[in-house]
Amino acid sequence: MIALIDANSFYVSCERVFAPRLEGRPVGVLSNNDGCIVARSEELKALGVAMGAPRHLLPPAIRRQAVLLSSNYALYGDMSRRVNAILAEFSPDVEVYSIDESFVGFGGFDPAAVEGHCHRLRETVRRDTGIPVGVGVAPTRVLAKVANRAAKRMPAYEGVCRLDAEAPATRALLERLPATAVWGVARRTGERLALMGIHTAWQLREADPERIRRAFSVVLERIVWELRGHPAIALEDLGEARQRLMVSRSFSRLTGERDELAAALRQHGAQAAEKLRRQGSLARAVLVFVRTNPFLRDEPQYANRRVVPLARPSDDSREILAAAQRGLAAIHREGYRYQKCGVMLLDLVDRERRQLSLLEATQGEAARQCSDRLMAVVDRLNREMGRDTVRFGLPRDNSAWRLRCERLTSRYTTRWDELMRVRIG
DNA sequence: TCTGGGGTCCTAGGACCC
DNA sequence: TCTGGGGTCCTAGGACCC
Repeated sequence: MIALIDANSFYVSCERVFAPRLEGRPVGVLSNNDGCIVARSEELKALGVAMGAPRHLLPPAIRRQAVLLSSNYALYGDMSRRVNAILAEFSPDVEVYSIDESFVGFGGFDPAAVEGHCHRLRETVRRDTGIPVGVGVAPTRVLAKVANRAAKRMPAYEGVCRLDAEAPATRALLERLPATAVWGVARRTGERLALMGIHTAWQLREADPERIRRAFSVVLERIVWELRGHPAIALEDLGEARQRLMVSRSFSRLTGERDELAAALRQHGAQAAEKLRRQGSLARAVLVFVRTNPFLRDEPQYANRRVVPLARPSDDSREILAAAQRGLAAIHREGYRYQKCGVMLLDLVDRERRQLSLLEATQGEAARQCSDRLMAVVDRLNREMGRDTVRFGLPRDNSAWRLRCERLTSRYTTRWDELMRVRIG
């Protein structure tokens, strides 16, 4: 059996742990630059506010009633680690799927005891972190997702729902569930399924897997098997290295200045390189992209990207930033007001398994060791003394890449100096 | 004035090779 | 007038997830 543990309105729940007066009120958390709603309390959902709704398009009445907060990723990331540390006490097999969701394997556990175990897990998370979670237990991940949804929506389950593949209760649930509520089936696929007469999760489960694969893909075929209780989606290794890595941001205001794009790309590139070193990989290529704001129909539009190969697989910020600047030079055009840019590191390879070219083996080794030591020092200083203690190139005041975050709460769990600060009123 | 930032996997189609 | 067949690799783009 596998359990999916999913926090309820995770970002909002984190905020409420440290501001209990937000309980019972409509609360939303905004994306970077305070742009869109990315987390909603039940009260905010009840007001009809959609996920991803742009803040500036919300009706004034809702903006008056609701508490809308800037996103505080330092806080959410730390709370997420705390939740996962508790999960690890309940099973050796924890796979972190996202900041607010983890799969927990109960292979080898007494099946009859799993539900009780999950209730204790849920209560412990709530008691020790303050975060409410729902638990869905089933033989496959797709069914665990279904179970989790039921656990959250149907009070009778008290937060823990177990679904066995062949149980009548499972069938009843799947017959009432729209196909598009199944994990991995979204609008496009749902529209095509409807043309085949498949509207519910149960109908999808009963469809011929062969036919589904031909009409769609192996991805959807696996979902059919999973709905039937046959595992078809594997548990990935915990902490497996990413295959690509991106850092990008919208500007807090549009900018046409090449220097501002260059400064933003230095910032993003340096952060991407740091992530790369943290996961122990090397990149073989750097992709740079820029674009204008596609929502502004009256503005001239431009979007472009460029892949710049690196001379050798590298995790050296200087080489990555140099490549990013070459990419920018190739795609920057005058006469546009840019809204966003970013750096993606591609073709990542494991640092320990790097292949040395003959040239590197003879000439480059000393330089490489020097680079490794320098980067290690940069990372340590930034880790211990705070981000941006060491950075590449001069910062600018009032840079467009600086985020707007006007309703930011304190980093309660990671900064002593912010613990007692009260900022939201 | 203001519309996020990451990721994954799969498929189709072109380039290239023999 | 005539112009194979099959394989691999790579990239772009679609669709989906949180």
